[in-house]
Amino acid sequence: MSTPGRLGEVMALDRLVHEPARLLILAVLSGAKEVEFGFLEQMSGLSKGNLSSHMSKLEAGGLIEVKKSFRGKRPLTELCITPAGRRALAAYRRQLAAVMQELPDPAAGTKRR
Amino acid sequence: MSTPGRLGEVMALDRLVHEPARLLILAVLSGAKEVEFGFLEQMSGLSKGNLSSHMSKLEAGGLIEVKKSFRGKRPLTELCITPAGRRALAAYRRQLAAVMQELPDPAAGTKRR
DNA sequence: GCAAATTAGTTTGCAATGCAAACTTATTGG
DNA sequence: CCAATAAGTTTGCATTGCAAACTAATTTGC
Repeated sequence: MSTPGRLGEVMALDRLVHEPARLLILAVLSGAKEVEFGFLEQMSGLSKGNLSSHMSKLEAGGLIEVKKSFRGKRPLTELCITPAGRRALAAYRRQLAAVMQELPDPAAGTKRR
Repeated sequence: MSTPGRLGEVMALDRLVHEPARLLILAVLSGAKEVEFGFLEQMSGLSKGNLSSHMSKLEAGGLIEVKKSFRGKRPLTELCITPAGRRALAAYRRQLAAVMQELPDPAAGTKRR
């Protein structure tokens, strides 16, 4: 038999979304029309390097769109979530929610003992 | 500046728990006193190899306890979650719940409340 | 006016990870 | 006795995430 009930959903989680750094990026993007690279860098605490590479993966997966332009004479990178990105995030959220219902109540055992 | 509000919690997720296969294992263990290796294998759909290595990591991290014995003449491996394991799982659940509150409502756009 | 520092990122190098396949070691069936 | 099964463990490898190094343009200091 395969995995049981909703718990089994955990194995189907989208690894592209599941990575904490990328989940954070997607979450921030989902709440704004467009976000600047530098803003995300501050927001996330990620180094430019890590942010850049996670950004590239999300872009490669079609979950975000990256626009490069200039502000004055300096380069400016802006990110925005795509419809596919929103769907992926929503699906991820649903799966996690399903899993969490099966997880033990966080309050249980807290005041035991 | 650090990450904002509850969203930033995502970066503090316990990677040992965050891995889907291990989360599944912990979730199953949390609902039973003791679980046999073979049962988990069926339950999770993981190969014996993967299960074995995830098991070892959880054990190394002190989140589960592994007892080896014999049933009749065959080896029998049983797993059970430790108090630390329960705490880790509860903490993980809390952090995720906090993050999910900030995530966009999956129903948004589908139907207004 | 040109060397140094800053801005805005990308690329590289590496250690750690997850997964599948191969490998034990013991037991049972023909 | 030989093959097959059971119950796991170990190995090999391709992928990852992260930090550090690098690039390239711009602005500042002297």
